[in-house]
Amino acid sequence: MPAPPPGEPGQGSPATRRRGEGLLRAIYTATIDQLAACGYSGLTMEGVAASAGTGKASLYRRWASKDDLIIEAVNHVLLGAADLPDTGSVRDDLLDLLRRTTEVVASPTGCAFYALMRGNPSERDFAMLAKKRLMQPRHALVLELLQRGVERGEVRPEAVTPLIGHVGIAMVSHLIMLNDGQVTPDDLVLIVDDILMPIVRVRDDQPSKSSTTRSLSG
Amino acid sequence: MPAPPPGEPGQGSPATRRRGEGLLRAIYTATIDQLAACGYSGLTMEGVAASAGTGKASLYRRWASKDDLIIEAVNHVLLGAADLPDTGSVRDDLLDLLRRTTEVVASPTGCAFYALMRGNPSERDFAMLAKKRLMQPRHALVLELLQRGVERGEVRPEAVTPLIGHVGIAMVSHLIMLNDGQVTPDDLVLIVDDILMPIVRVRDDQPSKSSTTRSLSG
DNA sequence: CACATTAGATACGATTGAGTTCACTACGGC
DNA sequence: GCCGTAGTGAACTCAATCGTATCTAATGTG
Repeated sequence: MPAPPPGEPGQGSPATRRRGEGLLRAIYTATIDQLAACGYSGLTMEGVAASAGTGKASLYRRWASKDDLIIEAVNHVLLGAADLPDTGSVRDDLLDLLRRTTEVVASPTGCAFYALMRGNPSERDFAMLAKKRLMQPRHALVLELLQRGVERGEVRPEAVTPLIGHVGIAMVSHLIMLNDGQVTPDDLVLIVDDILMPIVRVRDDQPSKSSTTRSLSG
Repeated sequence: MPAPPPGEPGQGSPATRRRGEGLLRAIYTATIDQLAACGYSGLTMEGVAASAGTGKASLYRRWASKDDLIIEAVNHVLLGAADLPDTGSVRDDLLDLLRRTTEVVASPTGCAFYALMRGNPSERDFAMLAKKRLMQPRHALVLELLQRGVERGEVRPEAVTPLIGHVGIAMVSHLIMLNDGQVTPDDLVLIVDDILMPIVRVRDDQPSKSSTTRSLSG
């Protein structure tokens, strides 16, 4: 139950109802929590209303359906900032970015977004929205970070690919799934040092063409 | 609706009901399909019965609850074979294994298992069971394959880690999620050649200690 | 063929949730 | 303080589902 906002100064009577923005925020949060807890199929208007500490009538006054509510909640819920780190080294940038990405992915909001992205084809619109808000900005940051590494001579130009841009977050979400929502700081260091850096960094044996990669493993 | 089995020879009257094993198989399949379609929360006994073309009474005759049914279905549903490929090169072994893993992960059964693994803490027992049947055998195969590559001099010994063993399947499941269930053969080749091989293969600049990895990226 | 068992269809009472309505009252602005 | 609006709680009808029970008939075995 959210704490009621303080009453007017000098009036001594605290307000007992939320109104407007405060209630909206509680409803969005409740929607995300329900999505994280039981996915799209399991989310009910009753559950959202109960979790938000309000009544169904307040939901239906604003949204005609569960779908409308979800779309708006996904659009408006707060996500962590998506900024490009600048530590001076690609390794440390990747680590910093991966930490921040992990915080978001491991949060209830992250869980809710993943639930939408993994839904079945009838839930495609939600999936696209979740990808647009959660995945695309962070993916773009990784590629930008790698490109900057290329310009610094730290990263192979051939490593700046959409696929390689997904490795970090793929590993994090996989570990979260396998380890009951837990990823340790050590895990992140290992992902960067043992997986990402071997892939992206300029090598001493670096030829300029990726076709040589195949003949080496031939 | 499953095709009815042929009638007795010479009798001309096809059977209209399944019995025993045939019905069990249909129920397991229906359970997995429902899990894949609407997750644990959304799965109903009515839905499973309808999908299996049977009645609820046949379900309740065998299982006291939805949970009991799910546990048994997860235990008994067929998964693709988990065999160690032997193509003569680590690269081709990884590709072969990744193809087979992808077939399973992208199937309705794979979807159902992932739905269970990503459920909330109250569904932990299901998650553990799904990990045990789907993830562990395939993870073990990757490590075994990498270890064999070490013995052949193709793979760095430091690359045979639990974390690196997860990279392939993490990437595949991530792409499936992002691309509406689709992963192309080209994607798999890129995962092997651009991600897995750079991580695992013996390098021309190969020192024997992994601590040098960090100072190179420092 | 006779018989025991199982499958399938249906109905039932209870519960949950969707969507709606209503009465009361809290709240903010004037 | 007055008034219009929004929030709250409860009740309502309808649909879906749960778990149970019953009946008919399909099926396999001796």
